[in-house]
Formats: sequence, C-alpha cells, structure tokens
Amino acid sequence: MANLSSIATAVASKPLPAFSPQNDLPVLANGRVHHALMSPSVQVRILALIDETGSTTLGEVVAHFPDHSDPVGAVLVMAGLCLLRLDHAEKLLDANTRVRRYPVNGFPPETMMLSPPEKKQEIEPVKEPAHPEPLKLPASLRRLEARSFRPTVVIGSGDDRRDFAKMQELRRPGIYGLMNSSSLYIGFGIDAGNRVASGQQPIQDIETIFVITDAENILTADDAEVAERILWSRAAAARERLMVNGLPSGVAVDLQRFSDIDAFVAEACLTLRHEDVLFTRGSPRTVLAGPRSEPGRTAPPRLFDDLPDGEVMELVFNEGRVALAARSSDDDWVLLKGSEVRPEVVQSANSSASFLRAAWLHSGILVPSPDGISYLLTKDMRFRSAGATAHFVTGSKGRGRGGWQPIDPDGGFDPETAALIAS
DNA sequence: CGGACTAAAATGGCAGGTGT
DNA sequence: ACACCTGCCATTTTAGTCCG
Repeated sequence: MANLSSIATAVASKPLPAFSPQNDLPVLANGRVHHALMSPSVQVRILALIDETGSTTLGEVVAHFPDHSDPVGAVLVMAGLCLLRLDHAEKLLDANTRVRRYPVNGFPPETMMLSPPEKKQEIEPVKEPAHPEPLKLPASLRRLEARSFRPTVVIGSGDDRRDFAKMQELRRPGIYGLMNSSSLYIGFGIDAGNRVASGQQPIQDIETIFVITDAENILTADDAEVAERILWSRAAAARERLMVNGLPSGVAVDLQRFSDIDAFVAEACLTLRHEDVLFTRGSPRTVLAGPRSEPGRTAPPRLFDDLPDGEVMELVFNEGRVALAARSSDDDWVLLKGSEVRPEVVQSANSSASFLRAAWLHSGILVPSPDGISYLLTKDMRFRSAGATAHFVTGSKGRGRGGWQPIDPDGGFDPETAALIAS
C-alpha cells in the first residue's frame, strides 16, 4: 500500500549524521558544506569564482585565498560531495587542474546529501583507495566480478515531484513509478529525475512517486528500458494496483545482462516492500524472484497428453526445426511446449525476439536442447498473432500467417508430431 | 501545472532481393 | 525453387513540446 506516513517515519527515524570538526567526512546540510576546511564564505567565494567564467583552476583558487590554510583541500571537500568536479582528476593535481560545478550546471542536491558514506561511490576526483588491501590478490587466485548494478531508490509525494530534478543521482537513466491509491504507472527516463519532475502526468492525483537509478551510474538508457519492462511485469503480477500503461517494449538484451538487470530491479522491489510502498503481499522470496513471465503470457496448464485448444499449426523453419502452435483465433496463438526456437536473432528482428529469449532463458521457460543447437520451450506460451509467434520462434521477421501449416493432431503424417505436442 | 497537439518510435505484415 | 533476410509501410502507442 502506498503509505506516505510510513515513508516519513522512515526518514525521520534515520539518525542525522553528526558532523564535527573532528569528523573528516564533509556533510552538506541546508545548502552548506560542513567541514573543518570550509566556512560559508569560503564556499560562496569558490562558487562565485567558478561562476564568473564557468570554471576556474586550482591555481586561481589558491591565489584568491591567501589567508586560507588549504584552499585546494576545500575544493576537494566540495568535489567529494559532488558539488564540484575536477577535469582529468586521475592525473596529477596541479595549478592548471580545472574546476567546474558538478556535473555541468549542477545544483547542489540539497537535502539529499546527508549520507556522505554513500556518496563516496561517486567521488571521482578524490583518488583515495578506500580498501587498498583487497586489490592485491595472490597470483593463484582470481576475483569474480559480482553483478554490476546497485539500486538507489528515492521516494516522495506527488506534490513534490519537482524536487526529483534537484538530485544529481537521479539525473541519469532510471525507472520510476507514479502511484495513486488505485493505479500505477511505470516508466523509464534517460534522465529519470527530470522526467518525473517535468514530464507528462499520465495518471490523476499522484500520491507517491518513486525513482530507481543505479548508484554507480552504469545503467545505460537501454538497460533502463529493459528494467522498465521487468518492473512493469513485476508490478502487474503483484496485482496491487491497476497498471495504467501497457507492457513496455524493452530493447534487445542478452541473458546475462537481463539477469543482472532483473536482480537490480528485484533489489529495488524488496526495498519498496520494506518501506511498505509496493510489493507488500506474499513473501519476500516471491518479491525477489518475481513472476516467471509477463502476465497473460503463460497459457492455461495442460496435462501431459492433453491436446491444446484450437487448431494445431506447424511451422518448419531453419533446417528442419519445428514449432507447433494452437490457434484459437487470429489474435490468440499458443506456442506449444516442446517447440524448437532458434537461438540466434537476426539483426533486423524486433526487440521482443531477443528480449523474450533472455527473459525466458532467465526463468527457465526456454532451455537449451540436448543437442545444443536449439532452444526448447518448456511451457505453453501465448502470442497475439501468427506473425509474432513466428517472429519469436525464428528470430526473424518475414514469416507471417502463411508460414504456419495446419496439421492433423490426431494422427499423423509425421510420427514425431504427437510426441512433440505431448512433450 | 496539466491538457492538447505534434513528433517519434514500435509493431506486425508484406514484397522483394539474395544465396544455395 | 526454396528458405530466409531486409527494409518499407500502415497502424498504434509513446514521448516531447507548447501554451493557456
């Protein structure tokens, strides 16, 4: 359930980080940087220096602060809070190192920077290896990269949607949800924060908005579109609210990337559950796992040797691969389990062909065949047209209604047919 | 801020080209 | 002759922009 009071409680219960001169961690609060090297006037003078021409250099900063013990340190403190950015910070710092606001016309993300330890991830300019030890590995060992994405979930009320554009960590590819008491809109944006703040409002009386971005900002726009389709499916399957928009299209994606993005979305869903926002029904495990497939996609269960409803059609393609589908009507096709699916997808194919391969391999609906040259469908899956079914199976366009030939399910001109249907 | 309008993109279908 | 791929098209859906 959407419960704003619970959100407020969660925020209020978080202890404010204590900032003291002894504490080396800089803190941004009420628009002001608190740190031993900073004072309000130093902060304002540095920013003014940058704003004169859009950038300045460390040399100019030093020249303008003859009375300051460590003006460069002050700049680094602000850079550490993502208020400033140093060009080519990976090189040696010198008087020519250029300093700008972060990222371009960035505005301090205001109240959102209250947890400096989290922000450490984004500190590019300050090169201080936090964990020097773990970097060294014995030659005999190899470190495996864990999955790549880590969600940041930010939530607010519909009335405050403009504020989402003020957070730099939301000004990047991400996904979002707009909720009122009965409906939910799932969307994605290349600039998620801005999209929420100034985009069209597709539903009435929005009470709650949440935005999910990647903490390391390595989620690309394409990844975000994949995440959008995954989140939509999860929310639709949860049946807690009416989905305003239809199934997003997603983009082409491979299995490993899909799995990484699914894990990213799963973690965000679990977070929303903990805050009592969405995904509150069922067990946490169910929330993490998500649905096996998109709602309405799985056909009704069929017993081992039951024949499917409708006319059974056969598609032979690609050097003898065979797929079977039951056609109930022109817009209701069920691809039967056991059907072969070509692993490859042609370049001109629509995104769904590759997306569904990845999604169904991920959930076990599609498995490699024993001989390894095809995928096999393990469940009856529903499609909206003959062309879409063929498109998925062959991984290519061009096989419309005509590719499917009726067969006689009771008997067979092909002895393998019955086994294929029943398998 | 939000509704109305416009632009852009995705979908499924199909004709036609290409290679075997 | 056949299977398969590409690219175009009409239609539908979604995103973006303007303006009161």
